[in-house]
Amino acid sequence: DGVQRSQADGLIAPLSDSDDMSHATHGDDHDGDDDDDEESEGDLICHTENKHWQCSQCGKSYAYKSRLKQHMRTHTGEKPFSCSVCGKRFSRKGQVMSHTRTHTGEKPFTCSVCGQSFSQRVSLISHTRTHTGEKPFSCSVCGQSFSQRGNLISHTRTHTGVKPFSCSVCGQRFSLKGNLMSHIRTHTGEKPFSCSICGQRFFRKTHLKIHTRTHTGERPFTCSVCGQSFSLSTKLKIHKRIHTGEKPFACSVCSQRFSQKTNLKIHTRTHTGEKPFACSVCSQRFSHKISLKIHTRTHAAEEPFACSVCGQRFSQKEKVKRHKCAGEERYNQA
DNA sequence: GTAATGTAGGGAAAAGCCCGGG
DNA sequence: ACCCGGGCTTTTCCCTACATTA
Ligand SMILES: [Zn+2]
Ligand SMILES: [Zn+2]
Ligand SMILES: [Zn+2]
Ligand SMILES: [Zn+2]
Ligand SMILES: [Zn+2]
Repeated sequence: DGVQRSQADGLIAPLSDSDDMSHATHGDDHDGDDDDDEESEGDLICHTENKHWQCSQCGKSYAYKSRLKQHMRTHTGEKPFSCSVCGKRFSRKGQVMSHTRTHTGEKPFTCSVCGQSFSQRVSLISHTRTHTGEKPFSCSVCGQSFSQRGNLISHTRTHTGVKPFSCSVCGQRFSLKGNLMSHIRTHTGEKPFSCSICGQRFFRKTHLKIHTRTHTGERPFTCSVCGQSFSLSTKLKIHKRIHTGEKPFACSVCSQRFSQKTNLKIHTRTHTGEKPFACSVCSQRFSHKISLKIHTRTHAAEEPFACSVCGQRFSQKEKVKRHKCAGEERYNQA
C-alpha cells in the first residue's frame, strides 16, 4: 500500500500526444504475445520467496510477471497496440477494442429499463443510476448527491467559488472548461450548425434542434389543462400561469402584477416616462413601439395642410404656422 | 394591457473516452 | 480475456434573459 504514491518519479510520458504515426506500416502489431514470452526485460525482478514481481522504477510488486509487464508500460510509455482505423496507439489490447467501438458505433451494453445502448460498460452503469436515482457521491458541504464523481467535483467549485477557466477575450470566468468553450464561440461568431431548411446558423446544436421545430411544427410539450402545445418546456411553464393565475412579477410603483418579466419591464415605462422610440420624421418620442408605429402612419398619410405661399404640405396646422418660408408674414396676416 | 414566439447564453446532468489495477 | 473504478472531456438538457409580435 505504502508504495502507491511513488509512481510520480521520472515517467512523464514522453511526448505522448502526437508522436506515433512514425510506424507507417498500418497496425499489423503482433498482439498475441501479451504475456508468456520469456527472455529479455532486465527490469523484471522476481522475488521468488514471496512470489512477487517488483518494478525497478517505483517498487510496486505484483504476483504475476504479466501484471508487472503491464505496469511497466506506465513508465516506458510503450504503446504496442494501435487502432487499425485511425492509428491511435494504446498500451493494452483491450483499450484498442474499446476504442474501436468509437469508429464502428457498436454499443454492446444495453439498459434493461429503457433499451438505450452504450459503447462502454461504465457508461451503462452511470446511466442506470438515472433510473434508480442512485447518487453515490455526495457533497461534504451541502449534502447534495450526484450520480457521477466528476460531477461532484465540478459541484464543489460552486462552494469554493473556484473558476479556473477564464475567457481570454472578455475575462469572464467559468468553473467548467466545457462551458468556457461554449462561451468563446459567442465571441468568434462561429456557428457550426445550420438549418437544412432555411440555412439559418446556430452556434449550438441544441439551438438548431429547437429552431427546427419552427419548420416541423413539432410541439412536444402540452398543457394538461387546455391541451395547447408548445415547442419548449419553458413556454409551457409560462403558459400554465394562465391557469394558476400566478403573476410572479410586481411593479414596485403601483403593485400591478404580471406573469412575464418583459411585460413588467414595458409597463414600468408608464411610470418613468421613458420614451425610447423616436419618430425619424418629426423626432416626436413614444414610450411604446406600437404608439410610434401608429404615429408614423400620420406622416405617410396625405398631408392635408398646405402653406398658401410656398405650397409645402403638412400633417398638422401648427406645423404650417411654424415652418420657415418667404411667405411667413403674409400667412400670419391672413 | 395579455399572451405567445424565437434566439441567445450560463450552469450542470448525462454520456463518452482513456487509463490503469486487479 | 474480463471487470471495475478514477479522471477527465464532450454532449445534452434545463433554465432564464431578452426582444419581438399578435
Ligand atoms: Zn481509432
Ligand atoms: Zn435506461
Ligand atoms: Zn468572453
Ligand atoms: Zn430553419
Ligand atoms: Zn406600475
